[in-house]
Amino acid sequence: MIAEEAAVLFGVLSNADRLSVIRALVEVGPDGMSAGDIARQIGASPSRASFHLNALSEAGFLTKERQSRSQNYRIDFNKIGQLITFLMDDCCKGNAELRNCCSMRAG
Amino acid sequence: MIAEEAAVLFGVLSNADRLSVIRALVEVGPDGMSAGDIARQIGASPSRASFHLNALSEAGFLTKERQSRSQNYRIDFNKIGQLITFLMDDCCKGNAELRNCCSMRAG
DNA sequence: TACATATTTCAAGAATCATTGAAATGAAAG
DNA sequence: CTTTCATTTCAATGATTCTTGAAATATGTA
Repeated sequence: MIAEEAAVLFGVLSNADRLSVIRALVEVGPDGMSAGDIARQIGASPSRASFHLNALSEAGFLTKERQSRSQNYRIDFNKIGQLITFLMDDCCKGNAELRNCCSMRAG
Repeated sequence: MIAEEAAVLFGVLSNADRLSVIRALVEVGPDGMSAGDIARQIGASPSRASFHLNALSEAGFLTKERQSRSQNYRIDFNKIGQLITFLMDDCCKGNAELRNCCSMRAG
């Protein structure tokens, strides 16, 4: 991943509402959650939630699928993994101190 | 780390100039680099570089120390480590797919 | 078709962030 | 103490992002 792309992804994560969305979708697991339920859970209006859900799924952190009247959003761990890899390998060249912080603890 | 704090740190990383600074300081190693050399290396004016260096060191990604007429900046891996931990553990609850992406490869 | 539910889109305004170049500050040398 | 070098600060401007509420779209039901 190039730095410019990583910068955009970090920008998407630089918002507490959006981190709350990610957290909520991680907790609910693979079934995912509707836009409305997400909005209620993070305490945001429908349009505000939609704005942030759009940013997250455009960036590839979420997938969405229509289910009847609702949109069902699910977490996709891939982009987060790519970002962590960027930080560790590209940005910090595999620095040992950094590898220790996230390796196999409680595995 | 709480989500609001992580959001601020992601905001600091959401800029290509600042990622270039981090990269340059990782490459130069523990000796660090002066503000002027950093500015030249990333292709930014002194005031622009100073603006970004300030954001990075305020956030804790860098340390600085005056050396004669120059300011010497060094990378501090700690905050990046905390951020990765936030992503892995707090945000994503230690998801296995995510742990694999950054554990012990090429260690 | 009419109506209700779920979500997105849009425009306006507020807030935040980045860039520029000039001026100010700090530190060393003549 | 003046000059030079290195960096930061500042004000102005431009650009981007966020929020709000209303309107529009999409889907399902009577």
